[in-house]
Amino acid sequence: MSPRTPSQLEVIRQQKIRLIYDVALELFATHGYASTSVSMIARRAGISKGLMYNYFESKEELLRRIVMGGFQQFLGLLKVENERNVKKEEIINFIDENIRLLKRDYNYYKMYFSLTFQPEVFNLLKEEVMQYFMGVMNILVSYYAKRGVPSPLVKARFLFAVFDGIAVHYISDVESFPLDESRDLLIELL
Amino acid sequence: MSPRTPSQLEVIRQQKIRLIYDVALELFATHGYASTSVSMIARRAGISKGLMYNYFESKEELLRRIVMGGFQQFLGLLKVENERNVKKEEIINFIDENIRLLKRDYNYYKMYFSLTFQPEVFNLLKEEVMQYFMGVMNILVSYYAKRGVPSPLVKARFLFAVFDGIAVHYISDVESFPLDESRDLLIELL
Amino acid sequence: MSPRTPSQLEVIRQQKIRLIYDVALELFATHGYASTSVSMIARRAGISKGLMYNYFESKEELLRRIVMGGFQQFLGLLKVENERNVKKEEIINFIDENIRLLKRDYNYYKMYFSLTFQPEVFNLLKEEVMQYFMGVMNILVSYYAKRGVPSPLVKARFLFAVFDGIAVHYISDVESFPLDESRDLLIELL
Amino acid sequence: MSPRTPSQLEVIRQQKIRLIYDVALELFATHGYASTSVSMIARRAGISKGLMYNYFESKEELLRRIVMGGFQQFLGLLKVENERNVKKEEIINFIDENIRLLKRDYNYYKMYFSLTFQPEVFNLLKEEVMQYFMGVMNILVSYYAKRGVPSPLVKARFLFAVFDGIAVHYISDVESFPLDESRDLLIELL
DNA sequence: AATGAATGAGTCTTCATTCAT
DNA sequence: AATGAATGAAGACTCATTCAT
Repeated sequence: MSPRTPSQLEVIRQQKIRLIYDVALELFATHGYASTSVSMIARRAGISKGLMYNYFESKEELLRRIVMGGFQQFLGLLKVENERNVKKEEIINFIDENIRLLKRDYNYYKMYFSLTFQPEVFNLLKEEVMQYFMGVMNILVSYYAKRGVPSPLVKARFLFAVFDGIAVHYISDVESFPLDESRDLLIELL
Repeated sequence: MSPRTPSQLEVIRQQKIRLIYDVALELFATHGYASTSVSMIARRAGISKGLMYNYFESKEELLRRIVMGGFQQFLGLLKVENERNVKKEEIINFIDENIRLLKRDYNYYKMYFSLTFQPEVFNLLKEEVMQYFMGVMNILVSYYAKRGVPSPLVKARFLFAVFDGIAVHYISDVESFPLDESRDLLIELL
Repeated sequence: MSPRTPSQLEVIRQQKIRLIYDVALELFATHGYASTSVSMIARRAGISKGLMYNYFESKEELLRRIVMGGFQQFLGLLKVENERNVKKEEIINFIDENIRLLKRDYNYYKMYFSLTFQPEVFNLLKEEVMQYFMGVMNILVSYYAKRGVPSPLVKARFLFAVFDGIAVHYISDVESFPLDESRDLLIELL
Repeated sequence: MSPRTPSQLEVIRQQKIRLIYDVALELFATHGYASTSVSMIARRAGISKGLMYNYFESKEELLRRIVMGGFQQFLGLLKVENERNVKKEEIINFIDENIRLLKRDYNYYKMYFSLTFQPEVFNLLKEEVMQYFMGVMNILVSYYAKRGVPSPLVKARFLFAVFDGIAVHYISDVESFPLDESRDLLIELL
């Protein structure tokens, strides 16, 4: 019998990668990175430990790929029409997109916040996080500066913190946290 | 040297317990619970691993005692004169006390938040967390209800989330997060 | 394309076997048998791991075949015209042939000596090694006995040891070991 | 009960270190470094795997300590009264001391030679080996130069190779290799 | 003839915990 | 009260080998 074609193999590989990726994301989110063993990931994915290493160089690389993969989405949200003149609708839209991702990629947020508090691991991601952080700050500061707010930087950091507070409370209690209402209250703060 | 009296021994015991407690808190905060080994704690405290087990049943119990110990302080902040008629000054005072603890017990907060994202560990504390959470909510809901706010529960949860957002951003960037200004903006939201 | 004829297939087979054989020899020599993985061999040979198992039953069999293959050459050097009357020229010729092989099949020697010090692996080859060893000894002992040397066996073993000493130092430092001069000094010892 | 005194502990530690050291040396010598697992060492030493790591940072450090420990002896043999005027007796004495060590520390030699052929591992020791090699060469070259030998360097390298050849054949066949007679033949070469 | 995804036993290493002293 | 040697289960990772295609 002839070997599988390259495209067949590629399909198999992508499926497996996706599978491992999803399982790992969920486990990292619920148990934390350090407390999630490669064995757990393999068991939950229904594969052998060895196979994970066919697709990911190490547990750490798996984490990095997951975090970076998710980050792309967030970086994508940062676009504004004119950096010098950020419109309120753009901010609102940015918030709403974030809320949408928060609902959809609930696990990703959970994992992301949990990493925030594990300095050793977090250092792996520092650069990207900084990039995103600066992107958000630029937009917000520009927005408040244009409107003559006395301390645009303070206001910007406050707003960012408020958003993350909402996110943290939401992912800690998805069932009953009033996310949409909180979003409205957040918009009022702009 | 004459043998020590029982009370002297008790003093020594308490000092050692405090020492272990402090060292462990700092390490849990900076490295995370899972990444802090008992050996590290013993080494940093200048004692043997065995001694730690004289005072604490296990690493997990050590964590539990640390978290619980810190919690007492927060529960102490919940007092209001009249539950039915919460005054604005009381809320402000409550916030300020929290800010004070946030500055002082920075490590505790850091550790606490990191646990928030590790359900297994967090479950150990669920009851106490719930108790505190309900206490805060009662006060805030009562406050807003009295003032005729349409959705006091929503407003209360929002406010709580905002506070935690500030806390999270502060402990992630103690150097430059504008904590006091954020406190003022928070007060304005009341 | 028309299907290949059986003999064409056989040529392909032989080429692949040779390829694997050569790559493996080099890797075994430079990294050691235990530290050379089948994956490395396959990658360097530009084939799949599976294919290697089409031609060689196992990594161990691959080693055995390599060692045995090389051995044939040495056994071929053992011929003398008359076992009872070994001439000096024949010994010199034998030494020179060995030197020639040492230069040419440098990797083989390197691998061979490294195996010498791993009894488990070496046991696989014991019989052949013994056969060669006895062949060399027979010739040398006969040579020295005929010349009335008091302890021909001792002299023979010494000479063999000297040759291997030269070989070992040569393969440990190909760049600067004075192989040809050492050969001359060795001849003087005869 | 009071804890063991520091000196009691030191005795325990030294015994265990010695035990692990000896077992590891023997196993490295007979199976090779790569093929000797930490489990094997622990099993043969009658201890747990974990304990090995109380005394040695890693398998590699264990190897390094063993090799370096043995090396001290060899470096100790290099002393000559006057580097400019090396006496024949000194060379003979040096050879005899080496022969003595070869007999006594048979395993060490075996391990040493096996490492010689595992480049990855050998690199760890390169510096020390070089130091020893240069020491030996200095003495031999000086010896031959003083005596007006045409190519003292060649003669020195040859002699060194001869000694190692004897060593290699001896450790490959302790039972019947004529070590003492070979020593005499070696002396004749001086 | 040829592929490489997949496995699982085995590797080195760490660490919470126990226990004799 | 105090020590640290000792354990063993578990962790991340590797690799010879198999097998469906």
